[in-house]
Amino acid sequence: MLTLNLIREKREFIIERLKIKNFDAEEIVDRVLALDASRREIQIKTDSLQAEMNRISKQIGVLLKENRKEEAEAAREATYSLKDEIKALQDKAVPVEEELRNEIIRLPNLPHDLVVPGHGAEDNVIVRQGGKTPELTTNALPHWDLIKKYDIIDFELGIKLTGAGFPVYKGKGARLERALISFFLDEGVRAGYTEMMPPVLVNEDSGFGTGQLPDKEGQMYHVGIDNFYLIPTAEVPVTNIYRDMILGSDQLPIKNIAYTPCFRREAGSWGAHVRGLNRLHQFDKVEIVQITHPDHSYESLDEMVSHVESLVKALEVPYRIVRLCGADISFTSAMTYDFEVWSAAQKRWLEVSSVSNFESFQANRLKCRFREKGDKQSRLVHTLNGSALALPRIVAAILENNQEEKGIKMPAVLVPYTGFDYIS
RNA sequence: GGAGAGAUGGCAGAGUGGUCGAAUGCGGCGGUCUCGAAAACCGUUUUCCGCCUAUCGGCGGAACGGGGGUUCGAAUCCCCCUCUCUCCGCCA
Repeated sequence: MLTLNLIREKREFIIERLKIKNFDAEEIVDRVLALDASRREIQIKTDSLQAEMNRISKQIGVLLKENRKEEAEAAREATYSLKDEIKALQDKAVPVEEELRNEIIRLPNLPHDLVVPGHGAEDNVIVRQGGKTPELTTNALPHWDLIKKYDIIDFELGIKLTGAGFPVYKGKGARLERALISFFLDEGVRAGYTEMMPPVLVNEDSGFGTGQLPDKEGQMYHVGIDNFYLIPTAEVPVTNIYRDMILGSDQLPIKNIAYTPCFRREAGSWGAHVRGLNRLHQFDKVEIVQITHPDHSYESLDEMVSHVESLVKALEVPYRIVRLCGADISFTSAMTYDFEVWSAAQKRWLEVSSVSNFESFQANRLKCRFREKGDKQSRLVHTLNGSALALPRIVAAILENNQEEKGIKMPAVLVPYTGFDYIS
């Protein structure tokens, strides 16, 4: 969430900036400012009454100690009306504070300077493209046929066990999945990330910290009996590690990497393009997370983009990197790069990674700050994360792009992990 | 799941109704001493909000796991919740 200070000081700027996200902020911003003013007005009154109350209470203590009972009794009577006044003010403050908070969290993060306005995916900016598009024969199959042909991923079996969108990986399919996870983790550790294995269920506070709650509640699976949520991404637990913390500037940047299964209800998003591995309720993903000094977060973003690029290059899939326009960028993000890989049989670009800088937006919700050595004041950190990578679509691309007469050829870097060079 | 004990500052640990935001120790930071370091000594060291101030800062309010209550006054008493530990049971 945006900080109250920024809203107070930069009303016009915020309204202008959020237009890039096609968000009309004027009404909310003005309501925030009005609520903030009345909150302060109430506090000024309450604080002075409270100060008076504290003064009298202390005095009563002293009088009783000196055995001046009557004076103490007189003082006590004087507090009664004060007490009522304070109570009335406090009752007045509660809904104001609640509403203020509810309004602030409705404001999206401000997009970075480089983010262009737009209406949809067609306005995203392609910043780089790489890899060679394979020449497939005319009888090339989409991955949903290939997985049946080689019996490596079983959707029907998943339906039996759970439901649609929960596939069972079998044999070389399971091995390929495990190989990719290991490869991604190893590459991340080599790039200086610390491997983490977080819980895949989180509490409400964690859901709020990274911005999934309260709005995207319907997108997460909820375990009602314990009030836990299944994580939609490792971003949630791995970023929330730093909730309610004041870090030393010498600890920054923090770089963590985690593999977790991810769970998404994907309510209302099923359609023509979601066959096979294109969209699942449970999938595997390796996520990188950085907690950085605010002055260096864009260097970290670039570094993360390069890291993800090195992965798609190593896997020898055609890819492109797009910088999302205002319409496509998420509520919480200031700048996002999407990685898309070319899936040759579907003849489509598939998103396999999304790398974002949230600046201080999540940090403010998380209350994650840092202090420069010698400074009295703490400042909010910047948080970033990115997929490195999400598995299903990269698997789809590998299967489709690498299909040959004798089977599916594994990218060379994976062979030490899979133990085979063809799925046949 | 049952029974009991507990949750206090970065950590350890006192405090059971009144000048307690909190003793003491450790750690951290600054200084004295030293060529430098250690030791010793001195000082300093929670966070959030508001008001005043160009700034340094000053003043006020709140916070002792979370929420509610009793009281002129709550770390301290009462209720609910969460978590931790010990014992028993169960168990990958």
